[in-house]
Amino acid sequence: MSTDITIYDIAKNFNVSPSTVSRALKGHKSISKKRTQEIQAYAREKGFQVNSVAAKLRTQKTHTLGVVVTWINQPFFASLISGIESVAQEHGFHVIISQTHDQHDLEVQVVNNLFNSRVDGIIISLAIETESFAHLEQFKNRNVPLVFVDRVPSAFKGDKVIIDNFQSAFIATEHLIKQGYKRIGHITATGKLIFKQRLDGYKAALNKYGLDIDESIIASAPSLSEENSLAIARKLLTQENRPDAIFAAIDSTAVITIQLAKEMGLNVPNDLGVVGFNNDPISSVVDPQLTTISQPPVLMGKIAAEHVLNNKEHMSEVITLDTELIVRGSSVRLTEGNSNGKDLSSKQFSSQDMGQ
Amino acid sequence: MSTDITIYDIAKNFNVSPSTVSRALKGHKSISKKRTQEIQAYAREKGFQVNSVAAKLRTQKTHTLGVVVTWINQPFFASLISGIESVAQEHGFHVIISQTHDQHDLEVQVVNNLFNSRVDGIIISLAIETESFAHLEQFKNRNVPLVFVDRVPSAFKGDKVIIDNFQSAFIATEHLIKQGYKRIGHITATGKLIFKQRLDGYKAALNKYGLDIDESIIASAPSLSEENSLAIARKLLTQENRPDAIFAAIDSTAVITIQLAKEMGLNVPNDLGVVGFNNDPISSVVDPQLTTISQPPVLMGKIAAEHVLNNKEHMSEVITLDTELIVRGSSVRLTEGNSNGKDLSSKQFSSQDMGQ
DNA sequence: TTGTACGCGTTATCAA
DNA sequence: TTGATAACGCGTACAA
Repeated sequence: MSTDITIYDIAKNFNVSPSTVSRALKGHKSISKKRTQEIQAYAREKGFQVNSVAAKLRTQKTHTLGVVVTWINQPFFASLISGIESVAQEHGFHVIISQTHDQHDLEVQVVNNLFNSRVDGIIISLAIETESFAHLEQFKNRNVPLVFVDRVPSAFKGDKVIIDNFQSAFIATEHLIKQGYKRIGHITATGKLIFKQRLDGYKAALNKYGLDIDESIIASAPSLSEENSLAIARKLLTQENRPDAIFAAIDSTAVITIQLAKEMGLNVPNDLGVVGFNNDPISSVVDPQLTTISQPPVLMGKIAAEHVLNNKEHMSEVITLDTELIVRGSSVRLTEGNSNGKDLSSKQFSSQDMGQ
Repeated sequence: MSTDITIYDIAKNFNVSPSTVSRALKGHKSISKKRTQEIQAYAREKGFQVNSVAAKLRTQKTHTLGVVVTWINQPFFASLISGIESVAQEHGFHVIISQTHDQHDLEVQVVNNLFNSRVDGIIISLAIETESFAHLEQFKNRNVPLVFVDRVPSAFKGDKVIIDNFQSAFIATEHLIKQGYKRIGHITATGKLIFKQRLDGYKAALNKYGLDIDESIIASAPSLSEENSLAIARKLLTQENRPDAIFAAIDSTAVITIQLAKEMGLNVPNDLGVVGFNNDPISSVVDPQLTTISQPPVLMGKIAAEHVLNNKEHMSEVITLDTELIVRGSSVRLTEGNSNGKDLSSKQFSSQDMGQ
């Protein structure tokens, strides 16, 4: 059915060889001006389009980037991908995206498929921590640039674009402490390194300021789904000696916590301070607005993409991007003259400023 | 550098021909059990992976879908893509995504690139309404399935997966009318068909119930960015004879309207009713929660993908998915005994139920 | 059950 | 400045 025109057809028309056409079409300087113009005009007229599959096979370059994330429809990943795609497009690269749905076996499968498709680079946020990296090692062997983003492996060497989760969580918790909260709980997810790091940062802040670490107000679930978050928040807020503040490892959980607290008749931030993590759109919509850690997902994507595209061989690099604490109403107790947390203009403290 | 193993290497090892290896690797029944097992075992051991670029050139099938949207990091599109990717993955297809940033020339460029890459299907949400469809027609000519989603062309024949924007807007507006709002304004964007349809639905509802169409409370901007939305909302709410309700063409604008109204000391929903469109995550986070039209982006993506993959030749089909009016606090005036709009359990009315 | 031979469409090398 | 030829790696009709 396909009546696609090829360089052979064009060659025939001009009684020249296909190689001449190929060269003329890409403006090779060895072809005469006249021929080049003729051929290009004819090609345009006939609607010629190169078959890039053939070119890919011949040149062994696909000009394609593979991106692997858990879920595309999470604000953080959507923005990450958007950043990647923008940069890729500028460089004439395609972006293939794959979701792992947080399942390791799916990750292995999609990664292998990307490998077979000969992507020229791959950017990945891991599904789950694992010890098996065979599916990733093949890229190293073939010298295909591989960059980890966000959820990176601790036991695998390679380029990484990350934020300092420990330090960010430390700053978030410290903020609550300085606001006068005494009994600060934490809600997090189990089994993933970034959450472990946030937990550690939280604990370190408590330690530094001489507050007890009370495991009864630290709660976690395998995933912070809406249901799990709500269940955990309810457990924490209804227990006997409830926390007076919550640091949640992701914004959606923090928002659910705020909503539950309000429903229970608690005033946020007076009865309960809340801090989240991510600076998702919902964080500036909830009432009171949510204090949170902002990380720059679009920028992370752009940097990761730049890094893949300008790959320096044989060196691995860890790029740590700054985060910022964005202080909003959910964590600043109301005093006289400060009638309303909503209008608090956001103050920002970056992890950089903290001299880490 | 690439020391990839090919079917030739394997063939040499067993002193058989490459075709035997090719067949054995895909379990072709004409190859003896013994050979097949030997070869597969050896291939696995040596880490053989087919070069799908070569296979693509040979078979003229890329098993790749192209997806073109304006911005990946908009909740609607992120979810749409997520749905597409899930279905594609099940069918062993890759998904290449491209953003147009709402620019027609970029759309033409990325679409042409996808064409050159010989995608086996394409799903697109148009950048802007245009009369030039040359970049899309080439797919038709080559018999590549093409499905429009969300923002579809009025003047181009082809498969479309859409919602009924007119009817949905009608229902949204009618809801406000039935809640007793008398002076209902509308905020929308210019130049895109879906927004035109929503505007028309809004007007039709006013007409049906004998309310005046007052252009002074209908406002629009080329794009509903945060700044534009805020400026428009402010203009509407501060003018002399301000509306007592706003139907906004997208949720983010509705949310900004609610926030502005609260800031101005207006009570939502008592002084101002607000209805949005999309059911983005923010709509159930804002206080009071936002009444809105829910469209199913993940489902739209899945259906579009299924449709591309099971393409019936030479027929074009328009699939209209149901939407639902999700009634929340922002549009239901408080009465005694209904102390708080937030706890209103969502009532849903689908566009299907309305017998359209 | 296996092998031969060719083609997919392009680009690169070498020679003219 | 141009042409002939090979090669990228695989899949498949046809033959054996």
